[in-house]
Amino acid sequence: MTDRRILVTAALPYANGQIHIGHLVEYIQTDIWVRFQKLRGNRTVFFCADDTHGTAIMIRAREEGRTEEEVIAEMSEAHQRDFAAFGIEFDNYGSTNSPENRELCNGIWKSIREAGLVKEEDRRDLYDPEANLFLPDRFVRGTCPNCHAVNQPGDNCSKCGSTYSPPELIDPRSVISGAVPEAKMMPHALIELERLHDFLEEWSQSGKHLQPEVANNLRGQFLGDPDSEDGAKELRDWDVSRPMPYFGFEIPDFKGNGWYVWFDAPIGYMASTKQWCDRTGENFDDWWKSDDAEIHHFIGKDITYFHTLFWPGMLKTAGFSLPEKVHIHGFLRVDGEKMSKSQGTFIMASTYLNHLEPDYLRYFYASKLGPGLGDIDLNLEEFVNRVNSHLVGNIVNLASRSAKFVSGGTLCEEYPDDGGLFTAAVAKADQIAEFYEQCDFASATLEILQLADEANRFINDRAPWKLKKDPEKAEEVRQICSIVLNLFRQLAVFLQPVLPKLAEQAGELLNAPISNWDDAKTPLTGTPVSEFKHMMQRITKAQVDTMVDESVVEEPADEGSADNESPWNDGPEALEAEPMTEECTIDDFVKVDLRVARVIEAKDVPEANKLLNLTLSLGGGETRNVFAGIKAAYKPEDLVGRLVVCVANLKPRQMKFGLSEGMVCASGPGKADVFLLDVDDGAVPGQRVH
RNA sequence: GGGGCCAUAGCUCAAUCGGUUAGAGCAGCGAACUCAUAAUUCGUUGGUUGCAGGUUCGAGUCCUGCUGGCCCUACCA
Repeated sequence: MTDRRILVTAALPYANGQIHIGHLVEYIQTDIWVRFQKLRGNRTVFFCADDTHGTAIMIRAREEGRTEEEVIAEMSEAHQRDFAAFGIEFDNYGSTNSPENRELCNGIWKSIREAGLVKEEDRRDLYDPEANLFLPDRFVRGTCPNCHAVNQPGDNCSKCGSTYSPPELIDPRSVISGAVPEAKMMPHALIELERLHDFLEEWSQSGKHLQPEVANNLRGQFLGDPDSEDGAKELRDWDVSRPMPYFGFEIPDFKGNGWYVWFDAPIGYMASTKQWCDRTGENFDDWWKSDDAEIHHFIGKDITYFHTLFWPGMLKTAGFSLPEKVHIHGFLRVDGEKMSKSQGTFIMASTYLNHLEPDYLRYFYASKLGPGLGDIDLNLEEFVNRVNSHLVGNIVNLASRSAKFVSGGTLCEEYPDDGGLFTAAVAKADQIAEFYEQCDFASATLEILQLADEANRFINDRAPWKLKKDPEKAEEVRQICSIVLNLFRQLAVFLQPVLPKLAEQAGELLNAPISNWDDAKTPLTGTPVSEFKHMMQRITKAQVDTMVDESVVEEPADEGSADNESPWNDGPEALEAEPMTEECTIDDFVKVDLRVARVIEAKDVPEANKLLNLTLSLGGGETRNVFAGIKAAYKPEDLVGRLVVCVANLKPRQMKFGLSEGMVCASGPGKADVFLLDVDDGAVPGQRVH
């Protein structure tokens, strides 16, 4: 053990949704860093919790007819199951809705009050009289006062881009109940952050706690240069209360109001620590009020302000330790674009697990993550290539091509001359460790891969498979394999933070568990070599494709309400929602074989939210099995017998519920607003549409 | 509207303080090898560093403007 003591947190996932592969960037990154610190012998603890408070949870609980507690308990279990499956090991996983958190919130709030940072003032809130709750702006929709686009969110118009406040909307409606929200002036408690200006400037600009891009952003945004023309900019008051009813802790000296979720969420880091302390007998203050313990937060760039302004301000005021470092990462993109439900790239952790090993993703993210906060791209083709060539072809292959020559025997009693390979890798250990320390996992894995290349070159040059034919050279074969297996083990140590399972397997193969970074510094000698078992399978593109197909969710359409306009004065909404595509030729058009078809069978797909399973007849016994997303709009029994238009030559697509061999033509935004194409009397199945 | 970050090979990314001929991996192409999970090794193709200027002996790197992307924020910035 060294004397470093490190407390690490990852951001608290919100209890309103499942973990997806975007979340996993952060948890995998953090877990790798934590495992690295543990492997180095640093005393490291890793805490997380579910973020449970707020209006969204309230609404969800009501919709489902359950209590908030039931909703968050179920979600917490699901989150922890996903994390565990990806090898993410927390020392404690708590909840912001815990007694520990309430007590800590009370204490910190008291300090902030006593420091004179709290002021109370009336602010405008929107009240939904039917649902009996206050609405955040995004829960109100109405007609844009500027361009009159219907069904726009409460804060800005997606059509014309203008901004406004919800009361300015024409015909504002609560998205919960449809009621007209009432604007009420309600008391709020605000923290006067500007009073902490000097402290925050010093802390954020010190160069020690934040990545330079983040510090620059804060400076430009808030802190400014007092000597410049603009002068220092003022930090705005932070509204930390919400009028009840609100799912959250009631503020003890401000009855009828709860803390805004972002007040109690980071305190959840502490509450989780507290639970761990109570369980293990550790002393809470040794971690949160000690100069000897480092606190590291890992977060996404979207929640920067909460962790770099509000949170340090709260900690400072309440007399707790400040973060040693806030590590901020970018978002995940898939194939260069935002994750998309309709493209199938919004992949849930649980869906991923149905098809692929967690370690593939751990490795891939590691190989892409640098110290900066740019977005990282999960290019699916690259994912397959990288895992197969780096991990299976290069690293695991080292064991695969050497172990069987010595299985059942032992490694050499003395480490043979390897031309300096092992020592050269030892010499790189510190550099690799530094990359890990700086969260530059991409550089770390690159270095490790180069070592694997050298080891592969070595075995190629020495060709033990040739020597094996000569019984007199058995000892030389054993020497070569002892070297290669030791080089492999070295790589397994270096990769242990990323691939803990591989390190375990390497330990089993050579009958010497890997438990410390320094295990890479001394060659193993004389230990028995177990029989070689495959450690990792290659990925096929088909596995990835199936995962994507299973992730496809049809986009929920905007619930655009019909206008009360004259029958011929058709609105522009439909065309705007789906702009015209580029011009095509007649040759392009004839590629699509549209046919009249009769629905001869229509079945509900019980497990699917939106799909009906149709059997279409093209006449003469020719049929197509089709899954159509029209469940909300049509009943199966109403469809049987009717004629539709279908794409008859569409490449069949494997869906979760079966093979879909075509498409039924329909218009409309989705859900109940789907309108099947009809044909006039006289048409018969099998006729082509020209 | 204000602010921040970014733009380098087909793709994903490097390039120290401004310093030689801008490097890797993957993909592609050619060969060797056959122990290994179609793995490995060697060779090789591929670049007007987004655009236009400027500073400098020298610019991917610094400055100005433009274009494009991402993020934050907004009658306050």
